Amino acid sequence: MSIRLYNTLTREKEEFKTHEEGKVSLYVCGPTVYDNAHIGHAMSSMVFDIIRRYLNYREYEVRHVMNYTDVDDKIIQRSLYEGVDPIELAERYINQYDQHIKDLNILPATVYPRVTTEMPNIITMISGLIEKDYAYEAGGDVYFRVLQDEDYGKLSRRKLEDMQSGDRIDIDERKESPMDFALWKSAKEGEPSWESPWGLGRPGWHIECSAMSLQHLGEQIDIHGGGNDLIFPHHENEIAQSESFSGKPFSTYWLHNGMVQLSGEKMSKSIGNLVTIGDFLEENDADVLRMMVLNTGYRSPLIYNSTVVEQSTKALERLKNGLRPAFETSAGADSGQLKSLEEQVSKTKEKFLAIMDDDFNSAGALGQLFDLVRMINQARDAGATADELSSGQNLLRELTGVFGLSLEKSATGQAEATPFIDLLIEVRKGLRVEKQWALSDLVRDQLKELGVLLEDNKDGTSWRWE
RNA sequence: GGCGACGUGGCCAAGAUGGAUAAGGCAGUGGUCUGCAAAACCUCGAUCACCGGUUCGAGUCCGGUCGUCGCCUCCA
Repeated sequence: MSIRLYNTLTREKEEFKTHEEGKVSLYVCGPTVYDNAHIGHAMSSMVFDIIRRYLNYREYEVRHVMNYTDVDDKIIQRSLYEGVDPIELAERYINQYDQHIKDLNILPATVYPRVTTEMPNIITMISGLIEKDYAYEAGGDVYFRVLQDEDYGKLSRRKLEDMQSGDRIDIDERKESPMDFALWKSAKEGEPSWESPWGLGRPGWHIECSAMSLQHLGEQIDIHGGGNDLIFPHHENEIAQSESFSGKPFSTYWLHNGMVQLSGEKMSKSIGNLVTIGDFLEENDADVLRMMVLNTGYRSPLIYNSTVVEQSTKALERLKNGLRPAFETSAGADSGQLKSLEEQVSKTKEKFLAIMDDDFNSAGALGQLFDLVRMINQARDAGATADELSSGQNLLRELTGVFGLSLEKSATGQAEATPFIDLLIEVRKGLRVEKQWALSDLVRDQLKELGVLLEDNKDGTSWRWE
Protein backbone atom coordinates (compact mmCIF):
# COMPACT_ATOMS: atom_id res chain seq x y z
CA MET A 1 0.00 0.00 0.00
CA SER A 2 1.42 3.31 -0.93
CA ILE A 3 0.42 6.91 -0.85
CA ARG A 4 -0.97 8.50 -3.96
CA LEU A 5 -1.21 12.21 -4.38
CA TYR A 6 -2.60 14.61 -6.91
CA ASN A 7 0.16 16.44 -8.69
CA THR A 8 -0.77 19.79 -10.19
CA LEU A 9 2.13 19.40 -12.56
CA THR A 10 0.64 16.32 -14.23
CA ARG A 11 -2.99 16.84 -13.18
CA GLU A 12 -3.05 13.25 -12.07
CA LYS A 13 -2.82 11.21 -8.94
CA GLU A 14 0.60 9.66 -8.76
CA GLU A 15 2.28 7.19 -6.51
CA PHE A 16 4.36 8.93 -3.89
CA LYS A 17 8.06 8.29 -4.22
CA THR A 18 10.62 10.36 -2.42
CA HIS A 19 14.16 11.07 -3.51
CA GLU A 20 15.45 9.57 -0.34
CA GLU A 21 13.83 6.53 1.17
CA GLY A 22 11.70 7.41 4.16
CA LYS A 23 12.44 11.10 3.96
CA VAL A 24 10.35 13.93 2.61
CA SER A 25 11.45 17.41 1.73
CA LEU A 26 8.48 19.75 1.87
CA TYR A 27 8.46 23.40 0.96
CA VAL A 28 5.33 25.44 1.58
CA CYS A 29 4.92 29.05 0.57
CA GLY A 30 4.16 31.12 3.61
CA PRO A 31 2.52 34.51 3.91
CA THR A 32 3.73 37.95 3.03
CA VAL A 33 3.72 39.62 6.39
CA TYR A 34 2.22 43.05 6.16
CA ASP A 35 -1.15 42.61 7.85
CA ASN A 36 -3.19 40.33 10.06
CA ALA A 37 -3.42 36.82 8.68
CA HIS A 38 -6.86 35.49 7.85
CA ILE A 39 -8.35 32.03 7.99
CA GLY A 40 -7.36 31.39 4.39
CA HIS A 41 -3.76 31.46 5.54
CA ALA A 42 -4.73 29.26 8.43
CA MET A 43 -6.37 26.78 6.09
CA SER A 44 -3.24 26.50 3.99
CA SER A 45 -0.99 26.02 6.97
CA MET A 46 -3.41 23.48 8.40
CA VAL A 47 -3.72 21.52 5.19
CA PHE A 48 0.01 21.04 5.01
CA ASP A 49 0.15 20.36 8.73
CA ILE A 50 -2.31 17.52 8.28
CA ILE A 51 -0.35 16.20 5.32
CA ARG A 52 2.82 16.42 7.30
CA ARG A 53 1.35 14.69 10.33
CA TYR A 54 0.05 11.94 8.13
CA LEU A 55 3.42 11.48 6.47
CA ASN A 56 4.95 11.27 9.93
CA TYR A 57 2.37 8.69 10.86
CA ARG A 58 3.35 6.72 7.79
CA GLU A 59 6.88 6.84 9.14
CA TYR A 60 8.35 9.44 6.88
CA GLU A 61 10.77 11.90 8.29
CA VAL A 62 9.66 15.28 7.03
CA ARG A 63 11.89 18.25 6.60
CA HIS A 64 9.48 21.13 6.31
CA VAL A 65 10.40 24.62 5.20
CA MET A 66 8.02 27.54 5.27
CA ASN A 67 9.17 30.99 4.31
CA TYR A 68 8.10 34.38 5.48
CA THR A 69 8.18 37.03 2.79
CA ASP A 70 9.40 40.00 4.74
CA VAL A 71 10.54 42.20 1.87
CA ASP A 72 7.83 43.19 -0.56
CA ASP A 73 6.00 46.12 -2.13
CA LYS A 74 3.03 45.78 0.17
CA ILE A 75 5.16 45.77 3.26
CA ILE A 76 6.91 48.90 2.10
CA GLN A 77 3.63 50.54 1.25
CA ARG A 78 2.18 49.70 4.62
CA SER A 79 5.25 50.84 6.49
CA LEU A 80 5.14 54.22 4.77
CA TYR A 81 1.50 54.51 5.72
CA GLU A 82 2.15 53.61 9.34
CA GLY A 83 5.42 55.48 9.50
CA VAL A 84 7.35 52.51 10.82
CA ASP A 85 10.38 50.63 9.61
CA PRO A 86 9.35 47.96 7.07
CA ILE A 87 11.59 45.30 8.56
CA GLU A 88 10.09 45.92 11.98
CA LEU A 89 6.61 45.86 10.57
CA ALA A 90 7.31 42.48 9.02
CA GLU A 91 8.85 41.26 12.24
CA ARG A 92 5.69 42.18 14.09
CA TYR A 93 3.50 40.13 11.79
CA ILE A 94 5.92 37.24 11.76
CA ASN A 95 5.68 37.09 15.53
CA GLN A 96 1.93 37.20 15.24
CA TYR A 97 1.87 34.38 12.72
CA ASP A 98 4.20 32.30 14.88
CA GLN A 99 1.69 32.69 17.67
CA HIS A 100 -1.16 31.70 15.34
CA ILE A 101 0.74 28.55 14.41
CA LYS A 102 0.94 27.64 18.08
CA ASP A 103 -2.67 28.52 18.73
CA LEU A 104 -3.83 26.48 15.76
CA ASN A 105 -1.86 23.46 16.93
CA ILE A 106 0.22 23.42 13.77
CA LEU A 107 3.56 21.65 14.03
CA PRO A 108 6.36 24.15 13.64
CA ALA A 109 8.30 23.93 10.39
CA THR A 110 11.85 22.71 10.52
CA VAL A 111 13.07 26.05 9.21
CA TYR A 112 11.40 29.42 8.71
CA PRO A 113 13.66 31.32 6.34
CA ARG A 114 13.06 34.97 5.51
CA VAL A 115 14.13 37.11 2.62
CA THR A 116 16.14 39.36 4.89
CA THR A 117 18.24 36.50 6.18
CA GLU A 118 18.74 34.80 2.82
CA MET A 119 20.04 37.71 0.78
CA PRO A 120 23.42 36.19 -0.12
CA ASN A 121 21.76 33.00 -1.37
CA ILE A 122 19.30 34.95 -3.43
CA ILE A 123 22.03 37.06 -5.00
CA THR A 124 24.12 33.99 -5.76
CA MET A 125 21.21 32.38 -7.52
CA ILE A 126 20.45 35.45 -9.59
CA SER A 127 24.10 35.68 -10.60
CA GLY A 128 24.02 32.07 -11.63
CA LEU A 129 20.96 32.64 -13.78
CA ILE A 130 22.65 35.58 -15.48
CA GLU A 131 25.71 33.47 -16.17
CA LYS A 132 23.58 30.80 -17.74
CA ASP A 133 21.89 33.39 -19.88
CA TYR A 134 18.52 32.85 -18.25
CA ALA A 135 18.54 36.35 -16.87
CA TYR A 136 19.80 39.78 -17.79
CA GLU A 137 20.47 43.04 -16.11
CA ALA A 138 18.75 46.17 -17.29
CA GLY A 139 19.40 49.44 -15.55
CA GLY A 140 19.88 48.02 -12.08
CA ASP A 141 17.03 45.55 -12.44
CA VAL A 142 17.48 41.91 -13.28
CA TYR A 143 14.86 40.01 -15.26
CA PHE A 144 14.30 36.39 -15.98
CA ARG A 145 14.39 35.67 -19.70
CA VAL A 146 11.21 33.69 -20.11
CA LEU A 147 11.76 32.91 -23.79
CA GLN A 148 14.98 31.16 -22.86
CA ASP A 149 13.03 28.64 -20.81
CA GLU A 150 11.53 26.16 -23.20
CA ASP A 151 8.96 24.59 -20.95
CA TYR A 152 7.81 27.78 -19.29
CA GLY A 153 4.12 27.47 -18.48
CA LYS A 154 4.12 23.74 -17.84
CA LEU A 155 2.66 23.99 -14.35
CA SER A 156 -0.18 26.37 -15.10
CA ARG A 157 -0.61 25.00 -18.62
CA ARG A 158 -0.38 28.35 -20.22
CA LYS A 159 1.16 29.22 -23.50
CA LEU A 160 3.24 32.31 -23.88
CA GLU A 161 1.26 33.41 -26.90
CA ASP A 162 -1.98 33.25 -24.95
CA MET A 163 -0.58 35.31 -22.16
CA GLN A 164 0.90 37.90 -24.44
CA SER A 165 -2.38 38.42 -26.17
CA GLY A 166 -3.89 39.28 -22.83
CA ASP A 167 -3.95 42.91 -21.90
CA ARG A 168 -3.00 42.54 -18.27
CA ILE A 169 0.73 42.28 -18.52
CA ASP A 170 2.61 45.47 -18.04
CA ILE A 171 4.80 46.75 -20.79
CA ASP A 172 8.17 47.79 -19.55
CA GLU A 173 10.75 49.25 -21.88
CA ARG A 174 13.58 47.63 -20.03
CA LYS A 175 12.25 44.12 -20.48
CA GLU A 176 13.21 42.12 -23.55
CA SER A 177 9.82 40.45 -23.46
CA PRO A 178 6.74 41.60 -21.59
CA MET A 179 6.51 38.22 -19.86
CA ASP A 180 9.93 38.51 -18.29
CA PHE A 181 9.71 38.94 -14.56
CA ALA A 182 11.94 40.67 -12.05
CA LEU A 183 14.53 38.79 -10.08
CA TRP A 184 16.03 41.95 -8.67
CA LYS A 185 14.52 45.40 -8.41
CA SER A 186 16.72 48.47 -8.14
CA ALA A 187 16.10 50.51 -5.03
CA LYS A 188 13.90 53.53 -5.07
CA GLU A 189 14.31 56.42 -2.67
CA GLY A 190 13.54 55.45 0.89
CA GLU A 191 13.08 51.75 0.26
CA PRO A 192 14.98 49.09 2.12
CA SER A 193 17.80 47.87 -0.07
CA TRP A 194 20.77 45.58 -0.18
CA GLU A 195 24.10 45.65 -1.97
CA SER A 196 24.35 43.52 -5.05
CA PRO A 197 26.42 43.22 -8.22
CA TRP A 198 23.70 45.30 -9.89
CA GLY A 199 23.66 48.03 -7.32
CA LEU A 200 21.37 48.67 -4.39
CA GLY A 201 18.09 46.88 -4.61
CA ARG A 202 15.90 44.08 -3.38
CA PRO A 203 14.76 40.70 -4.69
CA GLY A 204 11.66 40.08 -6.76
CA TRP A 205 8.98 38.00 -5.16
CA HIS A 206 9.55 34.62 -6.79
CA ILE A 207 13.29 34.23 -6.47
CA GLU A 208 13.23 34.00 -2.69
CA CYS A 209 11.40 30.70 -2.68
CA SER A 210 13.72 29.19 -5.25
CA ALA A 211 16.75 30.33 -3.31
CA MET A 212 15.44 29.23 0.09
CA SER A 213 14.30 25.91 -1.19
CA LEU A 214 17.71 25.31 -2.74
CA GLN A 215 19.48 26.41 0.41
CA HIS A 216 17.44 24.42 2.90
CA LEU A 217 16.24 21.42 0.92
CA GLY A 218 18.59 21.08 -2.03
CA GLU A 219 18.19 21.19 -5.79
CA GLN A 220 15.43 18.62 -5.94
CA ILE A 221 12.63 18.44 -3.47
CA ASP A 222 9.73 16.06 -3.01
CA ILE A 223 6.75 18.29 -2.39
CA HIS A 224 6.13 21.93 -3.00
CA GLY A 225 2.88 23.31 -1.67
CA GLY A 226 0.81 26.41 -1.39
CA GLY A 227 -2.54 27.91 -2.21
CA ASN A 228 -3.86 27.34 -5.71
CA ASP A 229 -3.76 31.06 -6.29
CA LEU A 230 0.00 30.71 -6.38
CA ILE A 231 0.10 28.35 -9.34
CA PHE A 232 0.54 31.26 -11.65
CA PRO A 233 2.71 33.20 -11.71
CA HIS A 234 4.50 32.40 -8.48
CA HIS A 235 5.07 28.68 -8.73
CA GLU A 236 5.46 28.78 -12.47
CA ASN A 237 8.25 31.25 -12.03
CA GLU A 238 9.82 29.28 -9.23
CA ILE A 239 10.03 26.29 -11.50
CA ALA A 240 11.53 28.39 -14.25
CA GLN A 241 14.18 29.80 -11.94
CA SER A 242 15.07 26.66 -10.07
CA GLU A 243 15.20 24.36 -13.06
CA SER A 244 17.07 26.81 -15.23
CA PHE A 245 19.56 27.21 -12.44
CA SER A 246 20.11 23.55 -11.59
CA GLY A 247 19.20 21.92 -14.88
CA LYS A 248 17.17 19.37 -12.91
CA PRO A 249 13.50 18.91 -12.16
CA PHE A 250 12.74 21.05 -9.13
CA SER A 251 9.87 19.54 -7.13
CA THR A 252 8.47 16.12 -7.92
CA TYR A 253 5.01 16.92 -6.61
CA TRP A 254 3.11 20.18 -6.58
CA LEU A 255 0.23 20.31 -4.13
CA HIS A 256 -2.25 23.14 -4.01
CA ASN A 257 -4.97 23.80 -1.52
CA GLY A 258 -8.30 25.39 -2.40
CA MET A 259 -9.36 28.81 -1.27
CA VAL A 260 -11.55 29.73 1.65
CA GLN A 261 -14.75 31.18 0.29
CA LEU A 262 -16.85 33.71 2.08
CA SER A 263 -20.27 34.35 0.57
CA GLY A 264 -19.31 32.81 -2.71
CA GLU A 265 -16.03 34.62 -3.10
CA LYS A 266 -12.45 33.88 -2.33
CA MET A 267 -11.43 35.39 0.95
CA SER A 268 -8.76 37.93 0.23
CA LYS A 269 -7.41 41.21 1.36
CA SER A 270 -8.12 42.94 -1.90
CA ILE A 271 -11.81 42.03 -1.73
CA GLY A 272 -11.88 42.84 1.94
CA ASN A 273 -14.13 39.93 2.90
CA LEU A 274 -11.89 38.50 5.51
CA VAL A 275 -12.07 36.90 8.90
CA THR A 276 -8.73 37.08 10.65
CA ILE A 277 -7.32 34.17 12.56
CA GLY A 278 -7.56 36.31 15.67
CA ASP A 279 -11.25 36.99 15.03
CA PHE A 280 -11.93 33.32 14.59
CA LEU A 281 -10.07 32.15 17.65
CA GLU A 282 -11.81 34.69 19.82
CA GLU A 283 -15.09 32.93 19.12
CA ASN A 284 -14.03 29.37 18.44
CA ASP A 285 -11.67 26.60 19.33
CA ALA A 286 -8.83 25.92 16.90
CA ASP A 287 -10.20 22.40 16.51
CA VAL A 288 -13.34 23.84 14.92
CA LEU A 289 -11.36 25.30 12.06
CA ARG A 290 -9.46 22.07 11.76
CA MET A 291 -12.71 20.15 11.51
CA MET A 292 -13.80 22.41 8.68
CA VAL A 293 -10.53 21.84 6.89
CA LEU A 294 -10.70 18.09 7.47
CA ASN A 295 -14.26 17.84 6.27
CA THR A 296 -13.38 19.20 2.85
CA GLY A 297 -10.92 17.86 0.36
CA TYR A 298 -7.83 20.02 0.62
CA ARG A 299 -8.01 20.87 -3.07
CA SER A 300 -11.61 22.04 -2.92
CA PRO A 301 -12.75 25.46 -1.86
CA LEU A 302 -13.65 25.70 1.81
CA ILE A 303 -17.02 27.32 2.27
CA TYR A 304 -17.01 29.54 5.29
CA ASN A 305 -20.07 30.92 7.04
CA SER A 306 -21.68 30.82 10.45
CA THR A 307 -23.71 27.71 9.60
CA VAL A 308 -20.64 25.74 8.67
CA VAL A 309 -18.81 26.88 11.78
CA GLU A 310 -21.72 25.72 13.89
CA GLN A 311 -21.92 22.39 12.11
CA SER A 312 -18.24 21.78 12.65
CA THR A 313 -18.53 22.69 16.29
CA LYS A 314 -21.23 20.07 16.74
CA ALA A 315 -19.34 17.47 14.79
CA LEU A 316 -16.30 18.10 16.94
CA GLU A 317 -18.44 17.66 20.03
CA ARG A 318 -19.56 14.30 18.78
CA LEU A 319 -15.98 13.22 18.28
CA LYS A 320 -15.15 14.28 21.83
CA ASN A 321 -18.17 12.43 23.17
CA GLY A 322 -16.69 9.25 21.83
CA LEU A 323 -13.93 9.68 24.39
CA ARG A 324 -16.28 9.98 27.34
CA PRO A 325 -15.62 7.41 30.02
CA ALA A 326 -17.61 4.27 30.59
CA PHE A 327 -20.43 4.45 33.11
CA GLU A 328 -19.15 3.73 36.58
CA THR A 329 -21.89 1.24 37.19
CA SER A 330 -21.11 -0.75 34.05
CA ALA A 331 -20.45 -4.40 34.62
CA GLY A 332 -19.38 -5.26 31.11
CA ALA A 333 -21.00 -5.56 27.71
CA ASP A 334 -22.00 -8.82 26.11
CA SER A 335 -19.55 -10.61 23.89
CA GLY A 336 -21.41 -9.82 20.67
CA GLN A 337 -21.23 -6.14 21.38
CA LEU A 338 -17.55 -6.31 22.20
CA LYS A 339 -16.81 -8.31 19.12
CA SER A 340 -18.48 -5.67 16.97
CA LEU A 341 -16.37 -3.03 18.62
CA GLU A 342 -13.17 -4.95 18.04
CA GLU A 343 -14.08 -5.50 14.42
CA GLN A 344 -14.81 -1.83 14.05
CA VAL A 345 -11.46 -0.95 15.56
CA SER A 346 -9.43 -2.96 13.11
CA LYS A 347 -11.61 -1.90 10.21
CA THR A 348 -11.30 1.74 11.15
CA LYS A 349 -7.54 1.71 11.22
CA GLU A 350 -7.27 -0.16 7.98
CA LYS A 351 -9.72 2.07 6.15
CA PHE A 352 -8.34 5.22 7.63
CA LEU A 353 -4.95 4.43 6.18
CA ALA A 354 -6.29 3.36 2.81
CA ILE A 355 -8.43 6.47 2.46
CA MET A 356 -5.75 8.87 3.63
CA ASP A 357 -3.27 7.19 1.33
CA ASP A 358 -5.52 8.30 -1.50
CA ASP A 359 -4.47 11.91 -1.80
CA PHE A 360 -4.99 12.66 1.89
CA ASN A 361 -8.75 12.25 1.73
CA SER A 362 -9.35 13.56 5.19
CA ALA A 363 -13.11 13.93 4.74
CA GLY A 364 -13.45 10.27 3.88
CA ALA A 365 -11.18 9.26 6.73
CA LEU A 366 -13.14 11.44 9.12
CA GLY A 367 -16.24 9.45 8.22
CA GLN A 368 -14.48 6.33 9.47
CA LEU A 369 -13.79 8.03 12.76
CA PHE A 370 -17.46 8.80 13.21
CA ASP A 371 -18.32 5.19 12.54
CA LEU A 372 -15.91 4.24 15.27
CA VAL A 373 -17.48 6.78 17.61
CA ARG A 374 -20.90 5.29 17.06
CA MET A 375 -19.63 1.83 17.87
CA ILE A 376 -17.88 3.07 21.02
CA ASN A 377 -21.07 4.81 22.14
CA GLN A 378 -23.09 1.71 21.48
CA ALA A 379 -20.74 -0.35 23.58
CA ARG A 380 -20.79 2.21 26.37
CA ASP A 381 -24.58 2.22 26.32
CA ALA A 382 -24.51 -1.55 26.42
CA GLY A 383 -22.55 -1.42 29.65
CA ALA A 384 -18.96 -1.78 28.48
CA THR A 385 -16.30 -1.08 31.09
CA ALA A 386 -13.49 1.42 30.74
CA ASP A 387 -11.19 -1.41 29.89
CA GLU A 388 -13.52 -2.75 27.23
CA LEU A 389 -13.76 0.69 25.64
CA SER A 390 -10.05 1.33 25.74
CA SER A 391 -8.97 -0.14 22.41
CA GLY A 392 -11.60 1.86 20.55
CA GLN A 393 -10.95 5.03 22.44
CA ASN A 394 -7.20 4.67 22.12
CA LEU A 395 -7.51 4.33 18.39
CA LEU A 396 -9.80 7.34 18.29
CA ARG A 397 -7.24 9.36 20.21
CA GLU A 398 -4.48 8.11 17.96
CA LEU A 399 -6.21 8.99 14.70
CA THR A 400 -7.63 12.32 15.79
CA GLY A 401 -4.07 13.01 16.84
CA VAL A 402 -2.90 12.27 13.31
CA PHE A 403 -5.38 14.89 12.18
CA GLY A 404 -3.92 17.29 14.70
CA LEU A 405 -7.12 17.58 16.69
CA SER A 406 -6.43 18.18 20.34
CA LEU A 407 -9.96 17.42 21.60
CA GLU A 408 -8.99 19.26 24.73
CA LYS A 409 -11.56 20.17 27.26
CA SER A 410 -11.44 23.94 27.49
CA ALA A 411 -11.23 23.87 31.27
CA THR A 412 -8.14 26.00 31.40
CA GLY A 413 -7.74 28.17 34.44
CA GLN A 414 -11.10 27.26 35.88
CA ALA A 415 -10.02 24.31 37.95
CA GLU A 416 -10.62 26.24 41.16
CA ALA A 417 -14.34 26.25 40.35
CA THR A 418 -14.50 22.47 40.38
CA PRO A 419 -15.16 21.90 44.10
CA PHE A 420 -18.00 24.42 44.01
CA ILE A 421 -19.58 22.82 40.99
CA ASP A 422 -19.29 19.43 42.64
CA LEU A 423 -20.90 20.88 45.73
CA LEU A 424 -23.81 22.29 43.73
CA ILE A 425 -24.31 18.94 42.05
CA GLU A 426 -24.33 17.27 45.44
CA VAL A 427 -26.96 19.70 46.72
CA ARG A 428 -28.99 19.25 43.57
CA LYS A 429 -28.82 15.51 44.04
CA GLY A 430 -30.63 15.98 47.33
CA LEU A 431 -33.22 18.15 45.66
CA ARG A 432 -33.80 15.51 43.05
CA VAL A 433 -34.28 12.84 45.67
CA GLU A 434 -36.89 15.14 47.20
CA LYS A 435 -38.36 15.55 43.70
CA GLN A 436 -37.89 19.29 43.94
CA TRP A 437 -37.72 19.54 40.18
CA ALA A 438 -38.15 23.29 39.89
CA LEU A 439 -35.18 23.96 42.14
CA SER A 440 -32.97 21.28 40.67
CA ASP A 441 -33.71 22.55 37.17
CA LEU A 442 -32.90 26.04 38.33
CA VAL A 443 -29.46 24.90 39.44
CA ARG A 444 -28.90 23.24 36.11
CA ASP A 445 -30.09 26.23 34.12
CA GLN A 446 -28.05 28.70 36.11
CA LEU A 447 -24.93 26.63 35.76
CA LYS A 448 -25.52 26.46 32.05
CA GLU A 449 -25.57 30.24 31.98
CA LEU A 450 -22.11 30.06 33.50
CA GLY A 451 -20.95 27.59 30.87
CA VAL A 452 -21.27 24.42 32.89
CA LEU A 453 -23.35 21.67 31.37
CA LEU A 454 -24.96 19.13 33.64
CA GLU A 455 -26.10 15.78 32.35
CA ASP A 456 -28.01 13.28 34.42
CA ASN A 457 -27.06 9.71 33.62
CA LYS A 458 -27.75 6.34 35.12
CA ASP A 459 -24.67 6.88 37.24
CA GLY A 460 -25.66 10.21 38.59
CA THR A 461 -24.76 13.62 37.24
CA SER A 462 -21.75 14.46 35.13
CA TRP A 463 -20.69 17.92 34.09
CA ARG A 464 -18.42 19.60 31.63
CA TRP A 465 -17.49 23.04 30.45
CA GLU A 466 -19.43 24.23 27.47
C1' G B 1 -10.95 36.79 -24.33
C1' G B 2 -7.24 32.62 -22.60
C1' C B 3 -6.27 28.62 -18.94
C1' G B 4 -8.25 25.60 -15.02
C1' A B 5 -11.62 23.59 -11.28
C1' C B 6 -16.35 22.43 -9.87
C1' G B 7 -22.02 21.50 -9.90
C1' U B 8 -24.03 14.82 -5.06
C1' G B 9 -30.49 14.88 -0.08
C1' G B 10 -32.41 21.49 3.67
C1' C B 11 -26.83 22.68 4.84
C1' C B 12 -21.38 20.88 4.83
C1' A B 13 -19.38 16.77 2.24
C1' A B 14 -16.85 11.65 0.59
C1' G B 15 -17.19 8.60 -3.53
C1' A B 16 -15.15 9.44 -10.27
C1' U B 17 -9.21 3.27 -11.99
C1' G B 18 -17.67 2.40 -14.56
C1' G B 19 -20.81 -2.66 -11.51
C1' A B 20 -22.23 -3.94 -4.14
C1' U B 21 -27.57 -0.74 0.07
C1' A B 22 -24.49 6.78 -3.30
C1' A B 23 -19.88 7.27 3.29
C1' G B 24 -19.90 10.62 7.30
C1' G B 25 -21.34 15.24 9.96
C1' C B 26 -25.21 19.15 10.93
C1' A B 27 -30.39 20.16 10.87
C1' G B 28 -35.17 17.66 10.73
C1' U B 29 -38.96 13.05 11.60
C1' G B 30 -40.60 9.14 14.66
C1' G B 31 -38.98 6.08 18.79
C1' U B 32 -35.85 4.13 23.31
C1' C B 33 -33.82 6.13 27.83
C1' U B 34 -35.09 10.30 31.34
C1' G B 35 -39.15 13.60 36.42
C1' C B 36 -37.72 17.06 32.56
C1' A B 37 -33.47 18.49 29.76
C1' A B 38 -28.88 17.03 27.64
C1' A B 39 -26.00 13.16 25.76
C1' A B 40 -26.36 8.45 23.63
C1' C B 41 -28.79 4.58 20.80
C1' C B 42 -32.51 2.95 17.00
C1' U B 43 -35.61 4.80 12.70
C1' C B 44 -36.84 7.78 8.17
C1' G B 45 -34.83 11.02 3.37
C1' A B 46 -31.03 12.07 -2.55
C1' U B 47 -30.38 8.41 -8.75
C1' C B 48 -25.90 12.42 -8.23
C1' A B 49 -27.17 20.53 -12.72
C1' C B 50 -29.46 19.52 -17.66
C1' C B 51 -29.32 17.08 -22.63
C1' G B 52 -27.21 13.48 -25.79
C1' G B 53 -23.62 9.48 -26.53
C1' U B 54 -20.28 5.04 -25.40
C1' U B 55 -21.38 0.43 -22.54
C1' C B 56 -24.59 -5.51 -20.63
C1' G B 57 -24.10 -1.53 -16.94
C1' A B 58 -22.28 5.61 -15.62
C1' G B 59 -22.70 9.93 -10.08
C1' U B 60 -18.08 7.74 -12.14
C1' C B 61 -16.03 7.87 -19.48
C1' C B 62 -17.04 11.26 -24.11
C1' G B 63 -19.64 15.63 -26.37
C1' G B 64 -22.84 19.78 -25.70
C1' U B 65 -25.85 23.32 -22.66
C1' C B 66 -26.57 26.15 -18.27
C1' G B 67 -24.50 27.74 -13.66
C1' U B 68 -20.65 28.70 -9.89
C1' C B 69 -15.62 29.62 -8.60
C1' G B 70 -10.32 30.45 -9.30
C1' C B 71 -5.99 32.22 -12.11
C1' C B 72 -4.32 35.48 -16.15
C1' U B 73 -2.32 42.15 -11.34
C1' C B 74 -0.62 41.44 -5.08
C1' C B 75 -2.72 37.06 -2.92
C1' A B 76 -2.61 30.87 1.25
